[in-house]
Amino acid sequence: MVRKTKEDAAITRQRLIHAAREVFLLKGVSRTSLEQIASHAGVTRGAVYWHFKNKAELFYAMREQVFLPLIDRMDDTLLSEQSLTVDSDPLSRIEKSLLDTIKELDLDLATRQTYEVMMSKCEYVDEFADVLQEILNNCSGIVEKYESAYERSQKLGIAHSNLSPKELAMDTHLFFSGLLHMWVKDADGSLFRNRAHSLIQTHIKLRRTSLK
Amino acid sequence: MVRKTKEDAAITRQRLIHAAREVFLLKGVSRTSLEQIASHAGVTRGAVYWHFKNKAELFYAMREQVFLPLIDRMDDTLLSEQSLTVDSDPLSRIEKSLLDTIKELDLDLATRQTYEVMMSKCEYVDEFADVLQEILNNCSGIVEKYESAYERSQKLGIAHSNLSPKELAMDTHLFFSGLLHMWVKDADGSLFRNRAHSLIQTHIKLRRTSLK
DNA sequence: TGGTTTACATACATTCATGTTTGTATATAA
DNA sequence: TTATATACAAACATGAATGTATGTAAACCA
Repeated sequence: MVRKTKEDAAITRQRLIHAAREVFLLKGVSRTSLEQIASHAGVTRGAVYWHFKNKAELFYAMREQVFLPLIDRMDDTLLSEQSLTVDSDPLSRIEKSLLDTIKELDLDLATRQTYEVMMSKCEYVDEFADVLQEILNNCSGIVEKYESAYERSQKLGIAHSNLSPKELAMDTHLFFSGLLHMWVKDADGSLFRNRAHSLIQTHIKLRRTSLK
Repeated sequence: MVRKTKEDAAITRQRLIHAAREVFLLKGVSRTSLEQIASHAGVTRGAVYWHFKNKAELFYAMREQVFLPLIDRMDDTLLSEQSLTVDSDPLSRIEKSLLDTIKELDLDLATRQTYEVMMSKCEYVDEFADVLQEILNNCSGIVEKYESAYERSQKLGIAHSNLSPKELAMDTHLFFSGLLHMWVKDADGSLFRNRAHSLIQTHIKLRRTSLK
């Protein structure tokens, strides 16, 4: 039996992405051969080359599967018109967006593995260099959203008004970016993973005029 | 002419590290062959294998040449007994330590390139995985120093006292860690590199009771 | 001043990943 | 029902990197 139905093929494709993620995590992207990925998915390299042009395209497929939904969710939390919870002041919105991302990492293995691959098992050169630009672009988008949230917070008087919203926004993004990097590096979780919740709350508290 | 004097050999070794750094930056660590490094340094692979066991050892040599002095300098700024400048309150100490690191990146090409290699042109698996643990260890050390500085700041009344020094310290470290990551990724410098100074100042201002 | 190391260069053997090409059974469309 | 496109497997050809082994001229030491 060789030829599969369309759904079977879609499953094979998904299994390849799944396998790629796991082997990437273990061996690093560049040391992972397409043969390893194929056999880990229970197929041969023929299947890989059928579904993807090469390793880079497989990598991008893996990345997008996690990052596109994630960015959407962040946007939702930060921008949605109707208030999501009782306390939906702008600062709480930012806090919730950060906490949600951490929660997603805690709950979803694929997301966690993808982050880890992206942050310490990949070299951003040649065909992979584009990712750096995408990261920067995404950065700008997120910072803008934080910024407008901080502006509103200052107008509402719940955040200190003597610092520029733009820089507050960048400070938040840099904090969170650093947290994610450490989150995946933190082997036993004692340093950062277990404290992530509290660290986010502290970060936001620092900005509140009430300071609590 | 084959055999060189001891000093010549030391020069060759240094040239190899220099060459490795540049090719790593361009091609990524794993895609860089020892042949490329050797020829870029004007020697053959024989020289590489004479001075280093393999690529990993060369990588670690490159890393240590930049990171050991850098850690020392940070410690000096944060801990030195005598006050370095007129305003050497603990918060200014932290600020200076961060600013100095950024200045070093601005001034020294080797440091800059090494950081960039370490943060986006290297896969931390197998022989390179040890670096992750070293990073975590170094992390703990730095955070402890920030922490005691924040403690002193709170006792002096120059920093808000309602947040734990430990978490303030971690917030600072995560901020700076994120900044360094973005610093190297920021292609044209418009997003983060040019603002680094101001971002650091803002980060510290947030902590001051005077808030300015 | 001769023997021994040193600091490499050169040659060799092996392994392994990649991309492409070809083969093939079957789903699917006409 | 048959022709064609699909979803792979299998075979092939190529290239490149690694580690080691060997060669060697000059520095260094006794």
